[in-house]
Amino acid sequence: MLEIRKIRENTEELIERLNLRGGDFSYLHDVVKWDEKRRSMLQEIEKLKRIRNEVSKKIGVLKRTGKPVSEPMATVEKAKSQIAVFEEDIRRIETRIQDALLNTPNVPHSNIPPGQDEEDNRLVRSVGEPRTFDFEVLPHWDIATALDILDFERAAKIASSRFVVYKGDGARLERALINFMLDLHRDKHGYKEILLPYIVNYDVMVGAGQFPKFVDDAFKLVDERNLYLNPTAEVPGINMHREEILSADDMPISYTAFTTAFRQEAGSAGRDTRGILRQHQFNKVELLKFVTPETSYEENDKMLGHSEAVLKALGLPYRVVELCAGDLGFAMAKTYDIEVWLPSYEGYREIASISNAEDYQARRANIKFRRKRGAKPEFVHTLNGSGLAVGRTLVAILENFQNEDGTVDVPEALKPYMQLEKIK
RNA sequence: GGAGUAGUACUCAAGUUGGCUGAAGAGGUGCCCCUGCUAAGGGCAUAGGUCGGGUUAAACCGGCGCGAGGGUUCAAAUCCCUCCUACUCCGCCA
Repeated sequence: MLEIRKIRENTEELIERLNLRGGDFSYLHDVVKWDEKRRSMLQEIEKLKRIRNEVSKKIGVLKRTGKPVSEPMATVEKAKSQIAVFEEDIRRIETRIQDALLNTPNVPHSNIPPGQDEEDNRLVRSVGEPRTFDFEVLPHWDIATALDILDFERAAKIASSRFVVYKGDGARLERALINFMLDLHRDKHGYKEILLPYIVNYDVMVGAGQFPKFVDDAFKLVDERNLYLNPTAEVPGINMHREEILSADDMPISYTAFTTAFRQEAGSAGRDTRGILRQHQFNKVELLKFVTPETSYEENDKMLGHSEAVLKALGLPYRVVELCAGDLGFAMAKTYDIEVWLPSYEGYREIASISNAEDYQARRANIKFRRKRGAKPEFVHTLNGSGLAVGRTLVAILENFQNEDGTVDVPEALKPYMQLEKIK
């Protein structure tokens, strides 16, 4: 959430930068006007409440001494009825301001590339050479079906389309990847491993920036408690510390979490219908950090390195792009995507996303920190990154390490976890 | 699912015939004294958070605030309602 005070002070500049996302954010002018109105009404209300409090106190004293109280009681009565009128008005205007702010995305960082969609993303670097094949490469769903390690038909029977059953070495490869990634981030990169609930409540979705705007993307439970299936570990993860004031001594706080993510993929009908690139349910190892504002971009770059380390260890060719303003997620000020080379696709596909939300999520979830004892609390910056999307990593392994005879080599780093040289 | 108890500040905890308690007390924490050092002892300090006003910045003023949200009342931590959480017992269960 954006800070109303900042909007008030830099209205034009903020609108200009937000407009880079595509869209018209000039309604923030109205929000500023509503806020002015709100503050002047608030002052009236507070004046009246002060009268009410003071006179009420006096009534107590008068009563104890047996003096008449009908006159001061009339004063309070009058103040109260005025308060009620003002409060009705202020509630209405506060709702309007709140709605506008909750539906306004984060301001893109000043040096990110302009542009509308992924075409305008900026290439940061490419790492690793795509392998050349002297046979015809197969897409991962053909490889996996032939090896009988992924089963789409039975998954559809059990649930619906966009689900998959992993079998045999396929299931083992998924599990190996999860363990490998968690171990790497814990042992080499200093993250604390956490295992989170798969179900989250409405407020948590608001805190992470999913709601209210993207309710349709989530799976809602039929339950009077207003619960949803976790769409990504970022949501429960960032909310680990909601309504908390952290100590600067404990920061940065770094978590790595394996979760299963659930998404409606409502706007993606017809896209990536074959294979497991886009599923309603998928596994992901996530990286999360709570950092002080002045270190957040440095920490964000480190996190990018931690994600890249997974691909490097597995020997998968990839590239890093910096998202342009138009391609940026709702809550994020800056995002790097890591795209892995997929031979069947003859191109790079997203496998990880590493973002800095600055204080946007911290405001929504009310996560603060104190620099030292007695210091005024400030909002933290929150970072999140994939480390990596597990299903898509499995896809990349199947496709990049496929052999002409239909077998798939197990990457060196996974051999201890798979205890297997080759999937055949 | 049934029955019950509780939720006050960093922690523990007083406060329920509504007003003089924004909140006793203890611990903790910080600073100082004492002691050769440590321990023990003594002194002082320490009510946060948030919203609004105010200030160059503070100071300062006010609203809210005793799990959350409503209500009763001139006035609520104290009375009423709903919800959340924790704990205990029973039932069920991986």
